[in-house]
Amino acid sequence: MILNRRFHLGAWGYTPRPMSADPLQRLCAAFQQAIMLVLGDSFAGTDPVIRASTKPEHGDFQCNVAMALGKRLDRQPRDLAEELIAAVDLTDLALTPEVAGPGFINIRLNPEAVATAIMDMDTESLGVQKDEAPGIVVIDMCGVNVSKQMHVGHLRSTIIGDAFARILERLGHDVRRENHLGDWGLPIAMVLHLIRTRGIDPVTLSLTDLDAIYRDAQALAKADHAGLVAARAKNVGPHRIAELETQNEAASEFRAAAGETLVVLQSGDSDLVRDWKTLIEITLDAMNEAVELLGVQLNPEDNRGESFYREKLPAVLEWFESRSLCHEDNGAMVVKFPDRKRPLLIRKSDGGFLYATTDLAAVRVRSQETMATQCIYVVDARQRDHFKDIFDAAEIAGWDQTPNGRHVLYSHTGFGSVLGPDRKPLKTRSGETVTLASLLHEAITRGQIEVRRRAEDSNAPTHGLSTKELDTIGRSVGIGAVKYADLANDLVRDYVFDLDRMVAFEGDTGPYLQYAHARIRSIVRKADDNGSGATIILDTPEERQLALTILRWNDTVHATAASLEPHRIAGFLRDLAENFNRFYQACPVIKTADESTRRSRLRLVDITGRVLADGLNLLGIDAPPHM
RNA sequence: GCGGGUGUAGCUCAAUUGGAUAGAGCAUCGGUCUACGAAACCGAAGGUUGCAGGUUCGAAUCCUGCCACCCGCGCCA
Repeated sequence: MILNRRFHLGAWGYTPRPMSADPLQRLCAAFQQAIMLVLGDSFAGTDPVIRASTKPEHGDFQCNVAMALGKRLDRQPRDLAEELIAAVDLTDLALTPEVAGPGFINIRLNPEAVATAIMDMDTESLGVQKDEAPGIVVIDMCGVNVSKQMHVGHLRSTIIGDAFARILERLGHDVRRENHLGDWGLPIAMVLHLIRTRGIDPVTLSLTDLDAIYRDAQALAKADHAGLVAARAKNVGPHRIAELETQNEAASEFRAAAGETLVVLQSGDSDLVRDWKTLIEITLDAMNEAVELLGVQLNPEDNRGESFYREKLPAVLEWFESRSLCHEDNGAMVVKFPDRKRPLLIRKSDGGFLYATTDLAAVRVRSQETMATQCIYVVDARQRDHFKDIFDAAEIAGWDQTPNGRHVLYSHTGFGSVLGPDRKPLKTRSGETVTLASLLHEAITRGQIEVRRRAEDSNAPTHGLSTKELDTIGRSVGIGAVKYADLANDLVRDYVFDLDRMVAFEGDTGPYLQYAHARIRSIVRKADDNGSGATIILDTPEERQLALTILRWNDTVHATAASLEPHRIAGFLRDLAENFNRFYQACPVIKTADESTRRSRLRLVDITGRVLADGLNLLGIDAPPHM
């Protein structure tokens, strides 16, 4: 199951489609044509390796294909580059390219071509093309467990999943968000059992109470086998051993009783089912609060818990068993893989099912009934091995294809852990739980304080707004800061949870982007003109650089969707805001006397603002018009 | 022990997936507003990309071997 981390530009040249405005695509097509002219048709489909230049003095784009081809054909790369330049048709698009270094082809676009490309993408879609073969995408996100408090780990799964959903929807896919709720199994039964024995009415409980009961239940069920063995070996004395034996006995009794509760629940006992549903409601109420604060699009119908798959488990086993895809091993049923020792258990020796069985049932429903062509699991990185096993087992079972024959792409975007200041995973135990809701409230409060403070300045554009308006902005700023801090770096990495840095408002932050956007809206508002229909003229380096950055938007969205790395969009937006700020510093807009320059800049500014807002929206971050 | 991940400036992170002189932000120092919004901009300083080899025109990126930290590894979810 190889994740397609690369966005293949090469495919574009051969699909007949309307000529794209995107200079990158036009360059790719032109150089592919040139490669065929110089080297023959057998080189059709060669990726011309066109990249945006890292340094402006090298031009706008570079083509790096000559070095690779030179090596393959045992030819001088520079000679090959010269031949490609002679063959390539860049009429109306670029100046004659130049060869540099070992065989780089440096390309500088015509100023008119850049301006035209910008004007062409001035549409509702902002130049972002839909995927050619859209499909149904299931995103497994959030992953709340019933009776457990949401903590910062859920923040990641929720906002990363939400970003994927927004991005893939933008490209035309039918996205189904799924909150794979942990609402079944022994842990839940233990909580129910403990509530019963303590004589508590679940309706009276808050999630905080429930979370405490959950931890109590976990502790009660935990038998210290290792401790007992060690104690016996060391001969620590009869009292200690007896104590441990009692503890172990109590633990197994507790588990047994919880197991019975599970059986009763499973049989549909109305009282128990009512209590179970109450626990789910309490959990979901708290979750909805956090989801609402985050502005994440996750609706009640997106909750599909493990209990949903529960009666589908025997059929999963049956599928594997009847096709001899699993074997019995020490009484358990396991799926084996040719390339590794570790098997996947899908049935316990006592006949019970496991976590993996539920995941396989979900895979089956998603691929065979929902007909998803892509399933994304936004679950933390510790479950890498688990999902590798699940995906490989799915392939063995034949669930890597939908019933109508489309390939199903499974990917696990295992994100890193959120660590505490001690660099240890920030976990919910040890009493000092940082709940997600408290973190979000804190972020919002800080955002609101900051916005109010700045509004006191009589020169501030927010001066005079009502407290209510200011607080709405403050909320967007606080939440935007938290989301950006998370989404702006590569998600495989662990990160240290630092609220001060997360809700910083200066430098490389969410509010930096929001601020650039607010400035843009302010310009357009003051001019009372968005430059609509104006001819764009790119005379200054700042205007040109800003325009070239804007043109990367389509490619950035597609590359992000293909790699499932939201930080690419974050990085693009930072570049865009930076280039806008430089432009803003150097190029007056409203104050410009020349009417055509003024309107050209207004249009450029307006497009910049819309791309910025579009990108922020794909990351789930608000773009307030004032702040 | 086996498998996986990470290692880049004092700190937090990038690097368009093998491209040109490794870039940002914090923090430090120094400049820009009687304001198209200073939540900004410009500049200075800061690097043996964990270590050692190898592959080639070219390596933070690929290969080999070490080191450090983290995670996972049959009947929990």
